[in-house]
Amino acid sequence: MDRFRQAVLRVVRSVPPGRVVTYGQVALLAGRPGAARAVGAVLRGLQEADGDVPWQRVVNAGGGISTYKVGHGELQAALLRAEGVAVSPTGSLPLERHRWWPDDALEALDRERHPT
DNA sequence: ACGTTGACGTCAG
DNA sequence: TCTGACGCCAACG
Repeated sequence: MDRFRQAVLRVVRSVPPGRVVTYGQVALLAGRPGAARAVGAVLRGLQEADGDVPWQRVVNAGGGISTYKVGHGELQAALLRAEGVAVSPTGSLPLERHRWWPDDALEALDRERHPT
């Protein structure tokens, strides 16, 4: 019973086109704060059957593509550009400009962690 | 069943 | 700013 895996896929599937979230965010939304790395493990194990999971919308906390390590960097960049996200040749993108949150409550939570 | 890896994030130097 | 250490935990062998 891989609850976490299901939760991760549910969260990622809920991210709208043209918007992005970070691994840490997905972990948080999946109910396991701090398990960002585990999110990567889940996404890494995606199969054909999971074709409806927009994994390209998941980026690292620095607003960069982390999939170059697995050879999917160019693909992810291309998929994101196709959704209107400006990805630089080096694989970085304007995170705060595209970051997505499911609702305002969590947005407030994030503000707590990133005081201006 | 168990040890290792790593699509990450954060903090101390 | 940059680097290294550490915690996290699903996948994989």
